[in-house]
Amino acid sequence: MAKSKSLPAPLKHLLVKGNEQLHPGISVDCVIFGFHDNALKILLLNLESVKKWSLPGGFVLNNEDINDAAYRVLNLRTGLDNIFLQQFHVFGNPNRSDAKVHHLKFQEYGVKIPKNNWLIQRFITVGYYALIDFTAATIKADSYDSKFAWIDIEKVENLMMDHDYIIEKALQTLRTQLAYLPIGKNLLPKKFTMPELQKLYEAILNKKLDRRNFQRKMLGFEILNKLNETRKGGAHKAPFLYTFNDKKYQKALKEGLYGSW
Amino acid sequence: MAKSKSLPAPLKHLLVKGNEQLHPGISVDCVIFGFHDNALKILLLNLESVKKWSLPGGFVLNNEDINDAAYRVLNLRTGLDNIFLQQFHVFGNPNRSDAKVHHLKFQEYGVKIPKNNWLIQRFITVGYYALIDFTAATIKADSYDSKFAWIDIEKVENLMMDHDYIIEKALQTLRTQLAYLPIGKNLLPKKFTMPELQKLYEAILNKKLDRRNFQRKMLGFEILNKLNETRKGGAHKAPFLYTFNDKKYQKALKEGLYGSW
DNA sequence: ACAAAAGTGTTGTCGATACACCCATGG
DNA sequence: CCATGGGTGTATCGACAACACTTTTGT
Repeated sequence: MAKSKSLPAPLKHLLVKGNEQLHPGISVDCVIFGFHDNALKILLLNLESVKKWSLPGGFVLNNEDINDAAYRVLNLRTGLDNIFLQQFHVFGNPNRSDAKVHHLKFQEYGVKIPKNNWLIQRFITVGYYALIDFTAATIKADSYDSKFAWIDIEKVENLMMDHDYIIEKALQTLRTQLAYLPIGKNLLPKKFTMPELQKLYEAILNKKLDRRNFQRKMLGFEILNKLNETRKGGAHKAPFLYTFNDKKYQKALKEGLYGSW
Repeated sequence: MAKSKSLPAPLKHLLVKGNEQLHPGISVDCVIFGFHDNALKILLLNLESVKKWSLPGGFVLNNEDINDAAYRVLNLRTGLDNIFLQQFHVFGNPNRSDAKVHHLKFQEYGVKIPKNNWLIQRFITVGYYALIDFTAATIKADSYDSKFAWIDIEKVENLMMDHDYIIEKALQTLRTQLAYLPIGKNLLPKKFTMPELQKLYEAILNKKLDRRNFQRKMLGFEILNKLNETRKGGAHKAPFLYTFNDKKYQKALKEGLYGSW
């Protein structure tokens, strides 16, 4: 096989220094949700060498909190800060890792990964999910993957390794949390209308909701500020704009939207 | 320092073979809840060398699913099978590990752990919680710890490393899940009375509940079989006995007790 | 007979649902 | 001026909390 290109530094580094600088056998994967065209989407990267889509993920630095590692991945990919990011499950099936992914990648450069190399061991991964503003993010791919895309939640399929399953679990968690956590702050622009917020909920739940009851319920949570502006543009009454009340939103994130028992 | 005792085989094995046979840098810790004397208790082990209580935990075998590892720990300690066991959080603070724990333990045998040994690296741990029948369990300690105890949830404090925090998180999760998952099957004997079940809920929530409303709500879930027997013994009307309806209980575990949105 | 605690019933409140009606906007 | 969709109001239902009354058991 001909060496078409020379191995990029980050890849080489991963291979020879990963062992020293990264926590062994553990990774993080981020399910990054965005909202656009009234549809819930997920940020995916394309590994050309494997011809499959995958979740943005990464490794944990030796002296780094695992939550910070996930945050670093999120920030690296989207450029965004101050984002709701939550751990939701650990994926620890011994067969979930697929060394072929790495072998194929390095083969592109004519490099063979040494047997027993750190990278091709079994990895246990921790799943995180984030909700971000589609429009605010500037997505970056890197040396491992070259393309990215926002893929409609309905159309996600045939991902790398167990990433389909990871997304399924993330969605489940998101839907459950929707019932008791405030959602929307990072998914929507600063100002938004009630119908826009409702569309978001409908996309997440994959279900139509009653317009009037939705509004009442939402207002009942008391996490919104109603503005004295409206969004004109449609052939209909202009809806009011809202922002989230940051203080109350944060409080609700901590304490939940109801008191329960 | 005098060598008082010789190093037990399992400890030696851990030191010299752990590297090969266990997944690096990751562990599991189990918060095992039991119910006795109307109080919720947690199974703790005592590390004499450190003079602190700690959660039962363990490592992940090379070819073992991480959930199975947790299950193995649970089974090893309690002898129980078929127990509800759930992952609830990953603890990945880089400073959570405390090599001193291991150093002190091996010092008992006059053994010094080699620098860079597998065991004294940083560990990320996955927290699991389980609910078991206090009376059915036969607790075993092992070569690392010598004593165990069921400690009342109110009195748990000053544990090893971040184990206080792990328990706090476990309790939080348990309380939340109580609202939408059936609980009790493993914590109570096969047959139980409604007041007994209520006491369990009260212990978990740390809160008095109304006897009559509790019964109605519980029966409404339709996961109980009412038996034609009563439990005599008190100077009062004998309460009926119930068992859980296994089929419906399992179904509720999967689907939750309500439909939500 | 009496205390203690279980079983059963009733009522009021509140939130969720399902609608009816009115209002602004653009074409 | 009318279609479209947003804003507001209201009736009904069911879940839940609070509390009254009856029943059974041991002493």
